[in-house]
Amino acid sequence: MNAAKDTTEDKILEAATQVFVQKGMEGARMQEIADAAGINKALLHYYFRSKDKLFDAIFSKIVSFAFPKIGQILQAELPFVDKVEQAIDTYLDLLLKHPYLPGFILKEVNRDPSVFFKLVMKHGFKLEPIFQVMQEAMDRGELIRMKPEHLVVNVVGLCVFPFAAKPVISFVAFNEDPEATQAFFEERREEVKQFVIRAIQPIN
Amino acid sequence: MNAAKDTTEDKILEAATQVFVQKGMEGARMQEIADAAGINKALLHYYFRSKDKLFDAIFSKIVSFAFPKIGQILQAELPFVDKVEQAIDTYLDLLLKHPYLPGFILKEVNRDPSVFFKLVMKHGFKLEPIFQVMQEAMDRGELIRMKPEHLVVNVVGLCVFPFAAKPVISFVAFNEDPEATQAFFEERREEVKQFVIRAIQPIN
DNA sequence: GTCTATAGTTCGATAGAC
DNA sequence: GTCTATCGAACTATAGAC
Repeated sequence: MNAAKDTTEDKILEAATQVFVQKGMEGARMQEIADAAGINKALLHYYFRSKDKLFDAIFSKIVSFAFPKIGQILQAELPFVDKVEQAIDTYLDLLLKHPYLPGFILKEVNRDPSVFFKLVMKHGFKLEPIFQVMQEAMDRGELIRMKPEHLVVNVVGLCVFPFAAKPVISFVAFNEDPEATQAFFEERREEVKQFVIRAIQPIN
Repeated sequence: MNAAKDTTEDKILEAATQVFVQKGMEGARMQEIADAAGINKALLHYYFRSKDKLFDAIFSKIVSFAFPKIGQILQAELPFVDKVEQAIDTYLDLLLKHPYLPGFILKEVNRDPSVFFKLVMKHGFKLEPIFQVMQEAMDRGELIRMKPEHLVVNVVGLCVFPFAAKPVISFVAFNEDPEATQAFFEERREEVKQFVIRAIQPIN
């Protein structure tokens, strides 16, 4: 996620990202970030005035990274089912590479929604184009009739939830075996696609 | 959730539950809990030796409340589809009454999984009986063939995820209109049931 | 059991030398 | 720009009177 140049500012951003994502805003310590960056606390405050400002910089970077424009996939000239498969693939790729993102983002959004809201407005994320693609697919009979909001929440939930609940799943279902857990998460790529497709395909 | 007797200990437990669930272990302040209980900080330490111990008491209560034995529903003599509907109904009832639980539990489980693990072992939650019911339904042809782990994760995710992501959904999809958001969450009872049933019913 | 007062720590932030 | 040293606020925990 980080193009790691060697300037001090970049080292700080990289270290802060790692610590904030793992511990959250409240759990992270400026000292730990300084250690991870190989510098001292005073220098953190020299580059970013406060812990809040440093966190905002990292959170902004992560949100714009994790909310990419799936819209583009959905605009392509493909059967709707194929678009859904591509969207799920794209998201699960990203999540398998960055499994901590769901837990981190959900935690911070519940702690202080306003920070997230400002970012959404700044970047102009909109659901309407996605809803419209779904509506057209329904009109063409490629998709069962349902509220687009529910379909989006269902698909995102099926992709994202297991990562947010990873410790629970690993312990309860796989006795904390890391390999079995990892295999399960990789299986979900096919599992989620097939589950969603069965749920949304009209019966001929 | 609390049988509110009037003893000081009960007032503490009630106040601590409210503050911990809303702010989390790291965000909660002993002073705030004391204020909410109408007492002072010293008395918190008199009843519970430390913030950690107080938190453990609350977390234990909440986990055993939120992980009820759905096993019983699944053991009943009903078609598998009906069992699934009942299980979803039961869980969404609980979540609609206690919408903060998913965010709280996910946050704390990611912060310190070991506390949760001890509780699971103490209460002896097991998935095997649920898996077995699913396996039998597959053998009878009432359920499409799939790994039981995925079905459980899918159903739980569809129920739980929207609550953990409520601020995001409310803002992005409903412009923070509380009534529209509430209506959406109530619709999910039927939505989730139909979505799951379509996804798991064998094609005749 | 309940209170006031305060000790003891942790941590974000800043002063000031180099 | 980078460091050491330290301040000051916030917070958990305890001492001791009633």
